[in-house]
Amino acid sequence: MKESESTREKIKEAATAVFVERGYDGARMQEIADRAGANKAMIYYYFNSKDELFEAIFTENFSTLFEMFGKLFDVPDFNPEEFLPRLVHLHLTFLRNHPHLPRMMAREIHSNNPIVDRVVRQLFKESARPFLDEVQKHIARAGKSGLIRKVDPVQLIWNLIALNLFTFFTEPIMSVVWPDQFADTDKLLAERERAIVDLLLYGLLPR
Amino acid sequence: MKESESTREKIKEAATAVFVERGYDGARMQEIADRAGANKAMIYYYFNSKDELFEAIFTENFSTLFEMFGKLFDVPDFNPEEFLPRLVHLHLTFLRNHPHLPRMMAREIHSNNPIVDRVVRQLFKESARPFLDEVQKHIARAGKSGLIRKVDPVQLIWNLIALNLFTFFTEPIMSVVWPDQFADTDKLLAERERAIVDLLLYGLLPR
DNA sequence: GTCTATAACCGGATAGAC
DNA sequence: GTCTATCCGGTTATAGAC
Repeated sequence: MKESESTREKIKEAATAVFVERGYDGARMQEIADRAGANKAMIYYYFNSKDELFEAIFTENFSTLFEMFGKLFDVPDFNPEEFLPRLVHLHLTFLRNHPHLPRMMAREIHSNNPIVDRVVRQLFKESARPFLDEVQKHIARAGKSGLIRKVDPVQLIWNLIALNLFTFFTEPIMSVVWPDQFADTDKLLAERERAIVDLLLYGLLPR
Repeated sequence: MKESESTREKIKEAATAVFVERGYDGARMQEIADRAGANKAMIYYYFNSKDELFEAIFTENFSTLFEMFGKLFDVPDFNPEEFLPRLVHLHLTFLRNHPHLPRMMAREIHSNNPIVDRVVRQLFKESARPFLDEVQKHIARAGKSGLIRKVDPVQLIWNLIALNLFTFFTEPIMSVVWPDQFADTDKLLAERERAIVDLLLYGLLPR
């Protein structure tokens, strides 16, 4: 019983790594088994097919992503000079600590894989829709009260996510273009954070 | 001779579509042949393997992307109030007219496919490095002369590309989150363009 | 729960006729 | 240049012993 749980976990860990590295189509059940220190039959014993294994992995990982968004935007106080730097910092830190998430997302998002489509829709409906509406209201109110300039809330949220996520999404290309920037990840993210917060605050606070 | 060129072209077109839809690993030579109205043997007659076919397609498509970047940033006049709106408009329009490029990029960029790595490195060295250095100097000069605030040129370029590219990169997720926004692409891109230019100009012009 | 062996199929690649 | 038939290795999945 103890041993079995451990095998199941090892398979999940190995599968996550392999799906991230090779994508759904490139992933090989044999490689997952090898990395888990098990054999293929065990994978089919715990999960029933490659599809079901992928769905389990994908759902689990994207749950964390959507939960994070909940925490990120869930702030009672909307004072922009405190909220925006905090949000950018939390988002970048989270992405840095879960580097496989943006990678997996980038790979599978355009794959037309029905599993991906279904999971994204469901997770979104369950855990993102309500608070996203809240955030939009917050931003709209902040605009009316003069805390920030009046901007389209949806566009602002897009800009926020775009600026934060982009570094991780395009790391392989950017690390070719500016290799020295990627030599020191700490420094890179610190500079990225500063630049993003700078642009946002300067671009949003009323003059 | 005439017919042969046409077959080659048809294969290339079909291959582009299939590689975009399914990714390198998911693409099937049979499907490419079918869509080209040819048979598998013809693909191997013109291209010698799946790898070489992919390299041809990938190189061709990414050449256009890198050429576009050259045009985008190649402006003698750096007056930000004219340059920035123009750049955002050209970039978004280009991406809109070549929707397969960001999709292919998102899919293959994290694949560790040596072909991708090689092509990106080469194209970058050939056509991007020189003018990117130029742009950085332009931005630095604009900062010193007071045309814009003093910002890190590399970070500004990242922000520019991030804001523009993100809409296309994450369309499948965003269209789930805000389906009404994606009902009318023209309107969506017009609003996106306005929001990006607004943030950039307000965030960059000196007070 | 774990493992070996193997079925059943698929996909890239080629031979060879026309 | 074009097409059919086929090879062959690899991949998902299962049967069945322990």
